[in-house]
Amino acid sequence: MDRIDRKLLNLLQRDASGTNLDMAEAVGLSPSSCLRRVRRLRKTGIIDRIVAILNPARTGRVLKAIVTVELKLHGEQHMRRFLDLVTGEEAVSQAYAVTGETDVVLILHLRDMEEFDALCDRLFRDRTNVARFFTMMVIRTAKDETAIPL
Amino acid sequence: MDRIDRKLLNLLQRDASGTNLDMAEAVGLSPSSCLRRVRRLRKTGIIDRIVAILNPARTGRVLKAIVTVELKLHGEQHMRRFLDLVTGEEAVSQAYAVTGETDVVLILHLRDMEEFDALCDRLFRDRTNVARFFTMMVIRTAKDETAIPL
DNA sequence: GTGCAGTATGCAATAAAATTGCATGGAGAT
DNA sequence: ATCTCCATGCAATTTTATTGCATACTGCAC
Repeated sequence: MDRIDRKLLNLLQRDASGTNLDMAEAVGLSPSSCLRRVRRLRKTGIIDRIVAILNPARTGRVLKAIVTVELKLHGEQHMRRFLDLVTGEEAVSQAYAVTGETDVVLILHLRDMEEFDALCDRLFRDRTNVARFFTMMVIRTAKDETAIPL
Repeated sequence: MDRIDRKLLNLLQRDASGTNLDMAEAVGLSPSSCLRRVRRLRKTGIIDRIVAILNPARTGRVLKAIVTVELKLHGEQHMRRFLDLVTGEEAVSQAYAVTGETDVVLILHLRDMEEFDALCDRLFRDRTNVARFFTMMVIRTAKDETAIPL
């Protein structure tokens, strides 16, 4: 993990659509060396995957919401059951068990309020374990970064 | 935007490292047609970008935190100033202005608590506009998905 | 300093993939 | 039915990825 690896990772985190030739030139290596480094970074798991990031608004998911959830029962099995439940929902893009006043934080990508309503029914009102939940609708996304600084 | 485009987008959201030939076969098109579709999806902005997703733990950012922030002054210029401030911080991966009890929600990727401490100093205690903030440390990440369902 | 082992590098040949022009075929409009 | 527009597949061409191999480098023991 030297300077060149970091440079490669930074490039790939911003744009992984270029050719290996371009990248080799960008970091000052031959194409073969560059390729071998990238392969190593992938094999060792530092690079988890290479994916397309879609524009959420262009996919019809125009609403984002952040929801904090307080559970009634806090045992490990109850927590896991609830997390399994939310994880199965496609509108839930992130789900975290957290410290603090609440137990779980969700980030939702929604088509409309109707979808939110239906989701709340499934997650929070059914026979589940939810004491309270607070919804924060996202007004403005100031930053939404997939890259992790090195 | 037909069935094949959706199939392509789903594939690319999971793994954009394969060759165009593979994808063409996966969706049942010739390589040239497949390539033209993917280019169109990129050009029209449905595909925002193609990036490498790193394993956060492997990069040394082993802690995640979610922070809710209440501002003292809620005017547009104050909100914008605060959002500009947090956006400039590399540990802040997501920043949202939201409805509800709080004004801003941040998601942080941290190396250690020392970094968190320093960040709090810069964002919340300086001459800024913060009334209160609540920190939720992430205990477990149940879901962290870049793909948006179509 | 010297020698060694393990690793990274560049080069060049080869294999694979991307890209393009072009002719064909299909869907919808008139 | 005919026309237009756009997507498709094919095949030729260009570009890129991949591999073997010889060399250079790095860290380390002596």
